[in-house]
Amino acid sequence: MLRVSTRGEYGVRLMVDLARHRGGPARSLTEISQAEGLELKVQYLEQLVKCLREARLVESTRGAHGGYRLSRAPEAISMGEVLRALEGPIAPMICATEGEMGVICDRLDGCSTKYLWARVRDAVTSTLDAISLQDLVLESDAVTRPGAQLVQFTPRAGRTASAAGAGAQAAPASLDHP
Amino acid sequence: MLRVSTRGEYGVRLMVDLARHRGGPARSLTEISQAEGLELKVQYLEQLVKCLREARLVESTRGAHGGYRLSRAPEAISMGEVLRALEGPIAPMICATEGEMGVICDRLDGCSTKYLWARVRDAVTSTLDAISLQDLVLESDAVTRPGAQLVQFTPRAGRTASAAGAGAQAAPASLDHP
DNA sequence: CTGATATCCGAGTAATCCAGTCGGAATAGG
DNA sequence: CCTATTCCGACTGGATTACTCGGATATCAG
Repeated sequence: MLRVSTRGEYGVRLMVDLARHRGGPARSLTEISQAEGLELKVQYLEQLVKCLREARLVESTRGAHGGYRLSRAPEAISMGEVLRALEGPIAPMICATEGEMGVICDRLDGCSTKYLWARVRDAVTSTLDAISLQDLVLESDAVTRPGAQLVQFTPRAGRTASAAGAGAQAAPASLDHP
Repeated sequence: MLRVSTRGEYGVRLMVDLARHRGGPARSLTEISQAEGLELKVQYLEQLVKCLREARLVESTRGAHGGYRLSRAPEAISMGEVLRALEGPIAPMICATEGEMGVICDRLDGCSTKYLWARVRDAVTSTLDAISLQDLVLESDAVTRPGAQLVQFTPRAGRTASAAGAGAQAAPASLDHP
């Protein structure tokens, strides 16, 4: 349950690739797709990157030797922004859409469940807004570098706008499911 | 994004209804569906409640005057259990399925994104495991009772098994989406 | 025993959404 | 020019969701 679609998966990978090659020449979708093992899906990536561009997360140059770059430093891009751009507002339930609570759901009774979904949504958003693109790059460097140990994420306090508290300190990675 | 299906929605409502009528006679699906505004979907509820029964969250009695009851006190049922029963393990990404991390994903490179999904999953699970069915009932009572103020959820420490820290203290309900 | 009321169960289905394709236009460098 | 690339809308097959249908089984009231 609570799945993220391939848009989210591929889009995040694309952004990580761009962050890795920051500073160099613009990176084409062909290059990205090969580096990320998505050779067959270049045309699909076109769709995804369009959303990222419209959200001002990447910039493009057309024509030969064209491609994409990040429009900001990876430290200044939260994964919340990335995923919202790719998949729309975070809303486990239609009545718990970010910023529109209470507008949509017109149930007369106490609709107790609404608060459940709101809490799930807040848990997700505060987590995503506390992780930057840079965090993912550092993480993968640690994994790739042979013999290196996994580093703990370093969610820096007070990222974008609100969600100041930035709850959710790293829970243990292994949870059993009863 | 990250939607919960109608199985989750209806199933949770069903459980709340059962919790509200705990102590009385067994409650039939017809009664429940009318109380919850799901008149037209009784047959669909049959499917959902089957999962809840198999997960030992409800008990049934057949025949006339039959119906369902909670098999435990509402305080002892976490919403994590309920939703897992209804929708399967919590896994924003296939490679981040609860309890099976690393088994499925066979990417050679550092697959940095895996850790992102794992953190999202942990945020969701620790939130859901910290909210009991009873919490939802209390919440809706507060809403329904005219003039009453909303109460803060009281996530009691150390519910099921691990997830001890139970991060994510209630973030402010209104987050803007850039 | 009979009839009404339930749960129980597997199969079928209509609609929606996802994931990806296709064809082609516009742009830029060589 | 030619080639490489982004850009764009429309289309489509498959998977998933959200149900429906038909009937078997169990229980109680009269």
